[in-house]
Amino acid sequence: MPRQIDLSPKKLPRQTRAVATVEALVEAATYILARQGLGGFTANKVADKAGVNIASFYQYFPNKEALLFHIVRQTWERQLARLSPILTRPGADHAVKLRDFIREFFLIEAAEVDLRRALRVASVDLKETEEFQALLSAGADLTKRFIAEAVRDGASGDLDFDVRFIVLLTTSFAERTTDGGTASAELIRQADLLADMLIARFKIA
Amino acid sequence: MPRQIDLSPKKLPRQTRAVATVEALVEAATYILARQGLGGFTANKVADKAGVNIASFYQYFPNKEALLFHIVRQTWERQLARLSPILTRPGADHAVKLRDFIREFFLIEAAEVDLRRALRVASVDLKETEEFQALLSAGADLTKRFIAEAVRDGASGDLDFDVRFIVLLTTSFAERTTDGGTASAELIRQADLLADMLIARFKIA
Amino acid sequence: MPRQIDLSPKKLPRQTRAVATVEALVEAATYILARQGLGGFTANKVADKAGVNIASFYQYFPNKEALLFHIVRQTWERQLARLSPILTRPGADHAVKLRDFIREFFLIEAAEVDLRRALRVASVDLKETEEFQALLSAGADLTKRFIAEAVRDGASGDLDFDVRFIVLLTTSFAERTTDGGTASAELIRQADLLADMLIARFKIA
Amino acid sequence: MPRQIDLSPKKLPRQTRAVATVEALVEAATYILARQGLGGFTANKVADKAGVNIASFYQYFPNKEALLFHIVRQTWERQLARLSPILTRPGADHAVKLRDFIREFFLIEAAEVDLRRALRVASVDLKETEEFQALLSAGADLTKRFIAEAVRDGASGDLDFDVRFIVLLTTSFAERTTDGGTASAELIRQADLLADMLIARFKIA
DNA sequence: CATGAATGAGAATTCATTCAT
DNA sequence: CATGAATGAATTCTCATTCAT
Repeated sequence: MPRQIDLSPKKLPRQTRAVATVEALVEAATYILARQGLGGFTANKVADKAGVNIASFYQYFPNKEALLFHIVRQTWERQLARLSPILTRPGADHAVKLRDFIREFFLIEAAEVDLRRALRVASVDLKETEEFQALLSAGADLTKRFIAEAVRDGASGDLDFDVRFIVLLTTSFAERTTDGGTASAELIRQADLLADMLIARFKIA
Repeated sequence: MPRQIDLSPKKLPRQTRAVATVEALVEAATYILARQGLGGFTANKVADKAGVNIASFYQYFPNKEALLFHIVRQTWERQLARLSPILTRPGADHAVKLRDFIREFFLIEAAEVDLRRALRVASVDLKETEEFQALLSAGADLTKRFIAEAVRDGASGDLDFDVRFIVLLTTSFAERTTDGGTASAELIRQADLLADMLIARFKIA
Repeated sequence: MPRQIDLSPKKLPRQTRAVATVEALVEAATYILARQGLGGFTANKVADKAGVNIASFYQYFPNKEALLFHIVRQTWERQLARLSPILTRPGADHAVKLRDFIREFFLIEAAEVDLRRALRVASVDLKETEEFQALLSAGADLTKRFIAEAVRDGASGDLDFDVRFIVLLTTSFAERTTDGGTASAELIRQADLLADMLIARFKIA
Repeated sequence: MPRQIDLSPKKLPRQTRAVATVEALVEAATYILARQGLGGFTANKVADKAGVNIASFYQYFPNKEALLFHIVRQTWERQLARLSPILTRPGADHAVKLRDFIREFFLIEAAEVDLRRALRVASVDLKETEEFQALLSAGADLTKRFIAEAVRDGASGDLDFDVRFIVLLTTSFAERTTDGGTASAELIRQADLLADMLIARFKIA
């Protein structure tokens, strides 16, 4: 079993031509991950689809996990960029913000279901790497602080437990419900119901 | 990618020897899935570990997916066997039954985390097959009826929606929280909190 | 760099067909080593030349080093089989035996020059493995005892040093002189001259 | 297999910058050959280590064998430079000169064992080329004349044979004994013993 | 001159599966 | 029935070398 995998890119593309190559690789990889899942994600297929030579693949990524990680990072950063405004929006209207957050979260997950499903499977292996941990921590902290803030007043005594519970409940539900191709109307309804329950339970104002 | 895969066992073992062979295969497969995940699950490795010839493998299973499905079915049936008593227990103490159900569900998931994680990943591909759908429907129906019963009185008007929501929320949370190796005390606490929230929200008595 | 390589055969051929396969592989490997040296020795080329599928190669050898080692062992054992009679022949005619030994040694080396040259290069990498050490030690011990016996009386005081010196001198010269395709008459003449020098210097009777 | 390889440098470095490039390549190559042997000697790795672009490599050497040969030549020339003084030193004290020569030879070999081992392996392929033959002949002639001179009086009749024998014996032993990392004290002892034997046998005064 | 970029060919190894006995 | 044997097709990754700028 591969324990320590090098996930850092090998060589940065300097010329425009090279940037295009790397982009083609990333795009092809994203496409394949979404259509065929992690099982169909092989270096050769990606290079083929991208229309570049397999050796070029290995000029920019030391192995296929590195490309995978590149996409995970990219996806995660885009997601964070969309959620950050809500998470950091000033104001004490925690209930509103929580509702907004959950909705947005659901919509993001729903937007690229297939890709995200594949990435989730991939993360099982990535989870052990330092790089992955580091990647998550930034966003995770932000989210936890956001929830902690909202919950503070009505917390059941063990704030940490509550925060963990809420984050887990929200994210796991979001992943699973989008997974089934739930219609967007239903999705919003679920998001709101979940928000309501949390607001009620934790007396979020 | 394999669209239509034959998941039905090829030949039923008639002699005791044959039964033993199949059992050895299933056990080896389970072991490998739990330790090495779906990635390590190859027909040859399974046969090797089971101590039977690879050709024997293909005597009882038309392909490796069939064995995978066999294990999924087995796991699912065992799970149902443990949950059924609760799901079908007579009585109108819905709140108690729901709490019991969620606890039990969490504990089942927690008991074989590694195996179940692998099976979940495997299910991504299986999901599209008729066999898999059929397999789920029996237990799913039972569960849905159980929830429907519990919720009936305090439902928000759209019973179906509520049931879907509750089932999804419970199962997704169970999967995710056990995934991290959460301690069993915390697990129970989470189960109870979730039950409380549902009971409160849906006025379950 | 490959540190720990598994040199043990993977599966023993049971049926005649399989024995033939393994033999074909060994023969092809020997052929390639002799003609193209270690550089041309690739698993694919060997399998190709042997007329067997590359996968069959890996049924019997876990990697190409294992096949290499198989040939090294085979060669070494054949060599030992030819030298043993001289090394263990009873009698106190040390001078005669030494002369015979050196001659025979030269002739063996000369017989398969190309193969042996390749194997010598290969041994550079093998040298670090336990298996290789073990393989050598048997024959090396025998030889050292033989030399020690011959030298005993006229030794210069440091028997160990003398033995090491003689073994090294004899074997290194044998390797190098055969390497150039020296004619067999010249070879014998060299062997005898070397023997004479040793006999004179170490007063071997 | 490459029969006819072009070993001549492609372009002579004219500018200082270019000289530095070539030097960096040679140094990197030497380093790699010594640490990783011929197996690790790849054009890309050498260029990388040298900090120059791979294309620059091919500006000065038509192929990697040419660089290899460049190093062989360099090493050989340095070696000759160290031995020449002894080989050409005037005087009839052949015994002393022979002893000095063998000692020096052993020490040279011992000084760069790893590199020389790699070069020896490389030479197997180079051996067939004219360039290599030409390279050797100069020094070989010198050495042969030196030995011939020393042996002249006590020769056994066939001077050529004796010279070939002595050269072969000395060089092969030197290569092999240094190969094992023999301590320098032992090395000198071996050199002296060898010299003694030759002096005695060939009545060198 | 030197660098960035690209690639055809091939190497090692694995996998799912079939067939003859 | 079960086993030994075999294999086509992938898969990961490397290497020597060329070309455009």
